[in-house]
Amino acid sequence: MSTDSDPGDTSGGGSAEDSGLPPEYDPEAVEPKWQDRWVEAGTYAYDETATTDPNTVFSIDTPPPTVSGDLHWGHVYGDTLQDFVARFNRMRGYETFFPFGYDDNGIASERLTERELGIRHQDFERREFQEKCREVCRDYEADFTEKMQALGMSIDWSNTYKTIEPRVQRVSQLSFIDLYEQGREYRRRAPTIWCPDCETAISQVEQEDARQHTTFNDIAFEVVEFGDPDAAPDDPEAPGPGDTPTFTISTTRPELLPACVSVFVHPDDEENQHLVGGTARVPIFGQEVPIIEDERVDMETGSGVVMCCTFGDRTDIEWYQAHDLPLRIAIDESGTMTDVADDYESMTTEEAREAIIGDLEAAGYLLESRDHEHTVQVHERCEVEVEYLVTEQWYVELLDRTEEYLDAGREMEWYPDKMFTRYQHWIEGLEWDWCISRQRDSGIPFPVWYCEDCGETVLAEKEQLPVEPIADDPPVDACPECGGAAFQPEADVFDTWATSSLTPLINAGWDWDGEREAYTMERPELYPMDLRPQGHDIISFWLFHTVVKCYEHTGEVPFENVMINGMVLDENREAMSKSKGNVVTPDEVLEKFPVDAARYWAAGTSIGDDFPYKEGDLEGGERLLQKLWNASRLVDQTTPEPGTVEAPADEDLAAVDRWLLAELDDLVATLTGRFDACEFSKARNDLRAFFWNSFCDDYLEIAKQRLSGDRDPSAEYALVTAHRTFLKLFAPFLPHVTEELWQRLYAAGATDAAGTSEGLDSVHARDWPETRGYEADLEAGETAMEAISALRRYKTENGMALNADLDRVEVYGHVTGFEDAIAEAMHVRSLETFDETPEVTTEVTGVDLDYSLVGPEYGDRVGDIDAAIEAGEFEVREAQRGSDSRTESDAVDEELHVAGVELAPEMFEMERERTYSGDGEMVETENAVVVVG
RNA sequence: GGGUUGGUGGUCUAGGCUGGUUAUGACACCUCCUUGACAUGGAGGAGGCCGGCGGUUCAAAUCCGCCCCAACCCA
Repeated sequence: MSTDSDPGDTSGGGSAEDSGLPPEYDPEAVEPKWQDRWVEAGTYAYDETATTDPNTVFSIDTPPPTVSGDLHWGHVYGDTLQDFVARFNRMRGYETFFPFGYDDNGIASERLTERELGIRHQDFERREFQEKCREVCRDYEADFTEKMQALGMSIDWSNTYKTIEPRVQRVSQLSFIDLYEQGREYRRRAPTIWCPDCETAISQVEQEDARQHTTFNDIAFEVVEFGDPDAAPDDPEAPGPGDTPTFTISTTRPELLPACVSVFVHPDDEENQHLVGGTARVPIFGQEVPIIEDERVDMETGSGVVMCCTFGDRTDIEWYQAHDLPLRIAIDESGTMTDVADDYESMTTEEAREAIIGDLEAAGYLLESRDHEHTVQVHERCEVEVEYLVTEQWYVELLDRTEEYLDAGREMEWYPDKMFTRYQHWIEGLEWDWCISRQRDSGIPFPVWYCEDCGETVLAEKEQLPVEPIADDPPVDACPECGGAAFQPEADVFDTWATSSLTPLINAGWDWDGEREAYTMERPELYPMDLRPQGHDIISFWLFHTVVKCYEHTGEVPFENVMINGMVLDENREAMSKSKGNVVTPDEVLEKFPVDAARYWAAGTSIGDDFPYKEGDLEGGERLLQKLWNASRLVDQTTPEPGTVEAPADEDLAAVDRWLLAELDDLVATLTGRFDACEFSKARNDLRAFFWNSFCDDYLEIAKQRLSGDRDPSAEYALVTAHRTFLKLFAPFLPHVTEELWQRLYAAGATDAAGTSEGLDSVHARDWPETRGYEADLEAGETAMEAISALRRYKTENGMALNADLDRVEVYGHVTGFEDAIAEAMHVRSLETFDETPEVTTEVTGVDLDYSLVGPEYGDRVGDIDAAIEAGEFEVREAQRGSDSRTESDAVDEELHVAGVELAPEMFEMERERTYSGDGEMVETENAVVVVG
């Protein structure tokens, strides 16, 4: 780590003999140049030899983006926020670990490959298809890398990983074995959420709602037997084809009739109570099913009588389990009708639906068909409606430990705080254990074989991992249970999140040490990770699953801090989506704006809030870059070589310089706190305001006058010191322009760059500024700045040029030490200052009450007091001491008699209008009176 | 249907936990000004009954209740 204290200690600027900075900042040339240099020089590389102390390391675990298409602006925004944190902590002296991963082992990447190549995975050998996935992903990953680098992310490109690579496969299979050995996993045949298009089980989180048009069909079911024959209507309706009494079932899915196993009536449904306990016959298919009561029936929909099929929806599953119903599977894994569907076998569900409706109508069972719009569950990857199938799947047990996982969430610091509730509600609403098996081709295989004789599960040896059971042999010759010699490999692969929930362990190098028979970490100082940054959309599954897995493997909560970013909306505040066509791509943005301007925009919002993409904000960023550049030019032009600038003795430091450095101390302290709390927006605005308004508008205007003639060591020192500090403070937000300026003005030459990375003395590898402990009369400084701006206003209002001379100015107020500064900056020939207020006549125009004191004291009489003041019915009496001069400072000795009460001096202030009776014109400011003339 | 978060000038936003009468800043807008870093600049100005209704209080953007709107999560 380089040291960096006063400007005097560097050995000369990089622009030694140059004729100064060009007038225009050229981001198009500058930004790519530094992006390349940073990567070449390894400026952001994690140095694992530097420390093994977790307290001096700052580790970030970013969720690797899913390789499912192009990066969009939302990713980039979240990544930019992470980069602020990384850069800040790196400068602060922490050895910072900021890796990058590509999540390419899942169904999303498979679908991408199928789309991209126009193929179907079913048409290929598994290895062959996997190879195609790798190829397609490689291109996209190269593009991800390029984009991330083009955005100036301070990622350590020597620490990247892909979730499909062998090292990660080993970690993932190890995780499976560890959880299995801990008894946290089980394999069970149970109803599963199934995508018939992708032909795989999916988890609760992978489905989403979709509105769908369909028809609602009223179908007549014949009653075979009433539950309570006495209660049956005397003249039962028989709208069906025969004379048999019927009731009506409304359904959107008549193709499920062959899978119908029962009919349900709500216990409160008096109209249909006589059916309960009886049986009914399913039209066309003829099976007799029981009529049962259950309060899960929605009485509002259709006739109130509902059929239960195995399975049409979640409720069907609950009924199947609660009432121990038989299983009739009419739809198979690919969405094709099974032999249970008789004549409709081999049809798709769509075809069967049409055919069955036609046949119902022909047979007289279809009473009515009407248009209907409803919400269905679809698979988020392909938008195909999900089915519920009974299949054999692997699960991670969650439901028995929800309390512990909640506590784990409470142990982490959440930025913002409120995001914890999302985590909490997700856990509280969990209903299923986590299904981790997927019936896909590209993914990490289960390291499992089953004995063909007894079904015993045989796991791979940990040393053996990663394995591919389809190709590799099991670790035993004979089944340990029954001695059987034949084994069936598990053909399923892991759910993507079974692996991507391991990123903290992947990054820390978690592994199994066969000799010591223990789990180890190659880089234990990284774990638990200091920060997990991510979007709020993935709290419920990605973050949660990561906490679960890491907690179960290590007994520790994997993250100390979680920083949640919001979503980027379009300029009308709508979520960006491909279907709306309002997606902004990183390329579009970077074509128009410098990266630093985009980063400035990204810094401009509260963490966790969604916010719109507005080009105006990026333009503001662009202006700031040029302002920073211009100010730097002035500093460069007015000061000698930075290496020759020496710190003056303390007593030689001019008041205005001391003031600047003291204010800068405050700014450094404030900004450090802002960054610590992830308050980027406030940090950005504080920094910009001080730089622009105080430094440029006030201080620079003063300094350039002082430096226009003779040298002024105090001003030179303050200027260079402040400028260097600004470059560092801006560095996390604006890495390119600050690096360019740093290199041109301050960086040590490549040859003598002791302690810097690969010869690049980057501003980003320098120390974050510390407060220097300057003490100054801040009040006098503030008053002086007010006086200056009052004079500026005076000149503007009187049509004078700002550099026009003023003959004589009097300042009444405390500006001690700043007299010359004011005079030089405003071109005043003769300036006099007075601590007193000037000779003026004053007129009381009102009373300003301090309600926080008056309120509690006088309660409901405040209204009367206000009214009396408004009406002018009040009197100010001098309390003890009299005085001839009516000046403001005497107000403390007055008391206000109003509405029958006497207000103490601290409770009010008189509003007075002053009229200056002397020569010249008076300009008032908050703390001073300035007289020109 | 349930829950969560939010609603502040034309736009974005600070303030809200800890109530105090003058609600912050930026962008856009209007007027004026080429000062030797910068017109991507400088000086000044206009613009808000803080989503609505009620309540608590001497006092509400702030606390409480109900309602409306939006986004998200769960049914």
